[in-house]
Amino acid sequence: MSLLEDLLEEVSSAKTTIKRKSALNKVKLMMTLFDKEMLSLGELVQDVGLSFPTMNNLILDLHQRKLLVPKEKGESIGGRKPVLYQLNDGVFNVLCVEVERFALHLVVMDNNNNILFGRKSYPFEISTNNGDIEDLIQVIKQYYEDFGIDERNISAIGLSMPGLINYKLGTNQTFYNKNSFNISEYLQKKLGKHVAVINDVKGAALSELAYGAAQNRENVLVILMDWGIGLGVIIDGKVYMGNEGFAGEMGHMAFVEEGELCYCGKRGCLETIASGIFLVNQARQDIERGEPTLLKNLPNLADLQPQHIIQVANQGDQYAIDLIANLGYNLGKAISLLIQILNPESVVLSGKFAKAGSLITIPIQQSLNKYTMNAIRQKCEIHLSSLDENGYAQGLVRYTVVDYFKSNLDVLNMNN
Amino acid sequence: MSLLEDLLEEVSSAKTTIKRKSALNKVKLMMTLFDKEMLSLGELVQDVGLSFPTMNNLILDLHQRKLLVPKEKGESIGGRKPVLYQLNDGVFNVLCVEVERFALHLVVMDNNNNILFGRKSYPFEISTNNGDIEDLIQVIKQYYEDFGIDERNISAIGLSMPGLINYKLGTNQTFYNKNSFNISEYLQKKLGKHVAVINDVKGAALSELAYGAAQNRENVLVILMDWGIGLGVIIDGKVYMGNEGFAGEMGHMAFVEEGELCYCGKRGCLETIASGIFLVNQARQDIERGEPTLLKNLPNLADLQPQHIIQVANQGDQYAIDLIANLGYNLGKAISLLIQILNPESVVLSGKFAKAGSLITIPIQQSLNKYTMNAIRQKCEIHLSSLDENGYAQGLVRYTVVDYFKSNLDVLNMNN
DNA sequence: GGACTTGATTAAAATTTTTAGTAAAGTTTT
DNA sequence: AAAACTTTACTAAAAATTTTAATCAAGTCC
Repeated sequence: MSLLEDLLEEVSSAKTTIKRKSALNKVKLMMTLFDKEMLSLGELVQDVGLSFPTMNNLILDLHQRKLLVPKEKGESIGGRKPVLYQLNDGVFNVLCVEVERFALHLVVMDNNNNILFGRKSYPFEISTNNGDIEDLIQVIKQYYEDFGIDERNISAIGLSMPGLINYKLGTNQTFYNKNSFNISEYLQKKLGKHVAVINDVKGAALSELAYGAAQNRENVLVILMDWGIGLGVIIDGKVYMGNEGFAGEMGHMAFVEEGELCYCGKRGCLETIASGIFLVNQARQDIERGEPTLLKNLPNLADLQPQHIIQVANQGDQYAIDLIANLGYNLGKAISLLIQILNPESVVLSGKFAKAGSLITIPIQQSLNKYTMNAIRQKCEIHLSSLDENGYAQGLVRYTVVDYFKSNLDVLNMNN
Repeated sequence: MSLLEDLLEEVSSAKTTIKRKSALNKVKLMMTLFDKEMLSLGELVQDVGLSFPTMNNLILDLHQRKLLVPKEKGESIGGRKPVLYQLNDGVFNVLCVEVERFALHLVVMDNNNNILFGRKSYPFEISTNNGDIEDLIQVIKQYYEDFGIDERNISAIGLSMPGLINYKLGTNQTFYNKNSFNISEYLQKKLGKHVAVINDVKGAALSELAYGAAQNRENVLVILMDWGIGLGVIIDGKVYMGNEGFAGEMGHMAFVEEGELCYCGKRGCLETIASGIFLVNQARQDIERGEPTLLKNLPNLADLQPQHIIQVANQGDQYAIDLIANLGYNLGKAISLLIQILNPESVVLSGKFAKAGSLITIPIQQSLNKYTMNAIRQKCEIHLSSLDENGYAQGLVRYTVVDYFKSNLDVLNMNN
């Protein structure tokens, strides 16, 4: 049993409500500390809502149990520097499982974003026709074996995947949708750990919010430009899920009247004219027609991927630059609609195409200038994401820990 | 000095922090009671976060001061019926000022939505070229005089108006925008009352949330279909303002490529092909071309208004029905984009065109079926607003009271 | 270096929350 | 219709926490 589980046990086994309240306050302290990463005694008093003496005692107790540690000293504001407390390393270890179109990436991180077991990718295909979830379990077991991981050291599992994920039901209505199959419940049973499932784009938005370009902002649009186009909506400093968890399905906005057929069944979705898929298809056709471009030198045209286009564009390839500019222009038009509706303070561009830098941002900006009202656009800043792959895993850790606390406190009935 | 002001005075004049805390808790109690309208002692204990004995004492005190009253008994759930408390009538009286395109409507209501002085409309024009705010003040003074109102009985003023209202700066960037003129501050100085300013559409959304079709819902889109097209976004049970207060400018979404010039300066805005303005213009042209329609019988074609079109459509006029259907279809296309992005649980259709009933809802539904993903639309209900003009004023009262408390507690520094 | 801040810690006083018990006012069962 | 059970209302003593105050420690700023 982990240190944290001890604490939760203390809540449920408390004999008087007073002991229970004290134990709950310790949990609350831990949650606050995880949320804000590092706080002084005074800040904890404010955030948790207890007095100095009481908070002092709680901290003393949790320090003795090695759940938290005094880490460093904060900035002085004219007097003695405050001691900043932090959760101890390894209090909560998350196995991050990131499902991509053609791969699975795994890594184990603790609550302080220390990497305990390195990132490793496995080939994996998530099929639209209700693929077998057992494949996923097999890869996880393989990963445990590859790194010699003792399962008891894992506190919970965070799973990020594409698709329409109903966060209330735990289902993925795009993949694994047989009989409204509850993914997290099933994996929880099979792997014996709490499993938090989140849509990949919302995970990315969370990462930007916690560690990236959306830090300390309230209302932000995070655009994920990859094979598809995704949107994470941040409102009031939180990732907005929508009623069922389907918010942000920007790629399937109706965009072209009587346009191309999309794989979703509708016609003229944004993704049919602005996405990695579209660009790759377009490039293949154009190359076959003899378009002069560095992309021709690729050994295998069937293997053409968005990053290749970005790469040659960054080398100055005019064709690729035009291709990306066109993507930016159309994407910008769609983003205009979003800005007009949501009046965000900032738009963060992330995903593989963010690597194209100004080659993509300038066409987007141009579109925004044309298609949004002056007053609404004026103060809206456009930022490029600066997160690496670990940054995204950190967002997943964040979601998993919060989800774990939440599901436990629901059971413990926090409101007393 | 009003009863409520006495209470706020008690907070700021408290000598020890402990007296201050107690006074603040009384304010908190009043706010909670206003917010939830009617609560039992037990519910208040839960919502405000105090113990039974303490809450009992606070209630006793406020009851003696006539700030609250035991109103009726609640439903029994197997035992003694709880006494429900409510704010007393007349504790807070709001002068509601609703600015429309060509009229000003005024009414005075108290915190319990009792009408103290009847609704009266005055001719008024709000010009885009920085009209004179003194006109507004004159109308208010006229209203006071018409009803013989003693200003001391008015606690605050709620002003709802169209335009891009920056709720942080108190400016209206569409009207009265000379030197970033702070409307609420100016009126406050001139009229000696706290003035809360809100955009008309957001006010309507608030009304739907508190008293209308959006009641007890979390994520709702309120579409106001009138001369223009407005959108109120409700997220997590709150009206979402956007970073500056400009969220919901749906009428100026770029909708038609290279379309008609809109008065906002852009081309092809939604309002250029789907709005009351467009319908009236279209009808005028068609009638002149000899289109057979009941609208011909109108005495003065220059006076044609949306309600006339709705009226004859409800009488069975085929031309008007087609006109409205076309509006619904295009509007539905725009709403599709919103649903796809925000995954709301419900869409509320309000404004004058809501009176067209199924003549407008069915075309909208048809559009939604065509342009949204199945999974996202499936559980999204479409409702017609059922609020009357007083319903909208009630929403304004709500906003004003909350704004009043908030601005006072900011001053009093609630967080202690 | 000295005056002035702010932070940490401790102890007594004030206040609130728990806890417990009783009465009142309902509902449901027998 | 009476008995048994629930929930609300209210009161009072015990337990715990928050205020308040005081002291020392550790910085900043002039």
